[in-house]
Amino acid sequence: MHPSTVSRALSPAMKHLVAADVANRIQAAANALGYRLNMAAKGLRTGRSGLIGVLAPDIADPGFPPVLSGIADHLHAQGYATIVADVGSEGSEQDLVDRLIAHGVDGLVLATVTLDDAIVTHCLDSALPVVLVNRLDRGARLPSVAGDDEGGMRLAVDHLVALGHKRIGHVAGPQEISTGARRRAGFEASLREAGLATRNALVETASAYTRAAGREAALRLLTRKSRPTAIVAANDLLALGVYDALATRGLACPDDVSVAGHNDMPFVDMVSPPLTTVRIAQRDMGEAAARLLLGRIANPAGSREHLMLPPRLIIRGSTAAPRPAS
Amino acid sequence: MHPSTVSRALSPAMKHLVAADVANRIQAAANALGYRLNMAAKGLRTGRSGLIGVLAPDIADPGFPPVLSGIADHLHAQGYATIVADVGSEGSEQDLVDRLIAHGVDGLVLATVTLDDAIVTHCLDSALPVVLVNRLDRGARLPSVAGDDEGGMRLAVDHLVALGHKRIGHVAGPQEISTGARRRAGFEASLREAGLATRNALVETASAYTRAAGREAALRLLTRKSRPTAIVAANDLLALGVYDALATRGLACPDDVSVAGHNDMPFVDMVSPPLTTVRIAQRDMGEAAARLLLGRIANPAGSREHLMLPPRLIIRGSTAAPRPAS
DNA sequence: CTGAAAGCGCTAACAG
DNA sequence: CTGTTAGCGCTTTCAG
Repeated sequence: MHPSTVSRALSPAMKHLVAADVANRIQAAANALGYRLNMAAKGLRTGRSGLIGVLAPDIADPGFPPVLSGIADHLHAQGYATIVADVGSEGSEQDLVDRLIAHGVDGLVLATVTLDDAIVTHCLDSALPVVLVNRLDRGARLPSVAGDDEGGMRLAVDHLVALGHKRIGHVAGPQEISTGARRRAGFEASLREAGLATRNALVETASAYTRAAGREAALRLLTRKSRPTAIVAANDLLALGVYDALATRGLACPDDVSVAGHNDMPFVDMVSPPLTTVRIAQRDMGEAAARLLLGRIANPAGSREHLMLPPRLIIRGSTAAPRPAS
Repeated sequence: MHPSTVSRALSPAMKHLVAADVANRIQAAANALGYRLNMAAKGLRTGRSGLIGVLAPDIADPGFPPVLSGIADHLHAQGYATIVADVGSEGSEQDLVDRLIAHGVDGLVLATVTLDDAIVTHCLDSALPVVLVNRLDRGARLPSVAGDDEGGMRLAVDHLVALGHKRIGHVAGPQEISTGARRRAGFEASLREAGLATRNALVETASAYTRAAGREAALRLLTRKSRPTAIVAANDLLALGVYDALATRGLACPDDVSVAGHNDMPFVDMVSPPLTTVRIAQRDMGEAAARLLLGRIANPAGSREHLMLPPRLIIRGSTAAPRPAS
């Protein structure tokens, strides 16, 4: 049998160029022999590898897997395979991207960028379709899917205000990351609107999105002369660190201090007390990012979209009215 | 410049065949132009893609990310990229493997196999280097890295026996998965050795490793005429389901019933009460699997190794001595 | 030590 | 509708 005919018969797009019975016989033979297209050879010829690269901040961070799952499932359904690269281990982000490009990826999902990340320019230069997920770059130069960070903080702050809290503190995330900066901005705007803004804002910044860093920042917050009656953390990991800080200070949650988190990551409903938090639909976020990327691949000149997913407040046991005596 | 010379200069293995100054000039030029090898073309020629496939049961399952992280980091350090495929979504496992093979993967890590999985034969037939991680196949036909499931259960049961428990129940995992079957076997052997085996064993099997299935199984266990004073679950997710079941029955942990889990997945130290569990070093497991796979790739005829990682008991607040009255 | 030539498996452009 | 031809970017004999 002749190679081109086989190629045509096996390609859905070119199948119409081949006699139906011949096509069927080829299909049958292919199945019988367990024949599989060599994607590398195909890619070499067509310039499309069927591979998508995903850069993750840390696969083991409990917030990321749902996003990855959303990305991978959607891409997989469209016939793509995903290469995941974890930035955690040493080696520059640039290098990772270059390695991915060397493997011929048709597009990239970046879940790692900082606000002024050099990688953005690098990607723009490479002319590769790229979308950002969860985190944004300052200039909005790349298409993105993220949660409404400011709106989410408003939800949390308004909830605490409604409970009667007047001294509300914030454990902010790293300010070089959009989620950290935007959630802090949202926190401050909400306080201002509630008429609760003060000269020395009750804000402490954590150096990383980790439980340990959250504990440190919360400890600083708790030594302020006017101690907050409620703390809203920039994410759930930080909020768990706040729990740790309260424990070491002998303070009870929510009796002494209410705590709210952000993300509704898995199992925060099982901690004690169950964490009040702002849910963002992480799986949907991943799926939307995949969809956006596929759109860019199909039409690289298309408009640069920025999707924002609506947050939702999940009230649990870690927030309550402040003590009357307080 | 001449392609072959460039190829030689850029390949560490062939560099010695080229004049040092020429090699350096080529390196410099390559860096300046931002030249990157096309892995697809290289793979086509050499038969090695630099890609490794990883089959995951469910990326979003909190137990898996640490394993994946261990695998990916180690492989990455050796110059490989990892394609992860999630079996969760529809589409047969065979199909996934075939797709991975179509992409030319140099090896496969399977974290999904059941005891009598057809995929094992399929992989054996394909002559592709494959290693199993966490779960084993019945015939031990593929090399593997897993925890010592029986030893882990012994640790948990002995701990409860030492506390004075006499009626110890088990929420078993799915019996078609090695972890489910072997942990159950370990549980029963340990009870027998402690002289606590009874006619109708206090064992209920969960249909899946989920919190909901754990709850159902625990509920069945709690309606037995002689209710257990302690329950050891086949994994932490199941143990959280046991917590749910106790809550719906109005029973307190550990006052009424002690609970032990397995795996020490992230944040089980934060639930209430903090879960006593058996820790398995999941990151190490992933790393060992990667190392084993690399060994198979280098020497496919090498001996079929089966690594077993030692478990460690982590005692927290969910286990205590039984009530004297009980 | 370096150049020339062939080919990995596939597809696309061009005949027939 | 099908066969022929060429070539994607690389490596690897084989000659010089």
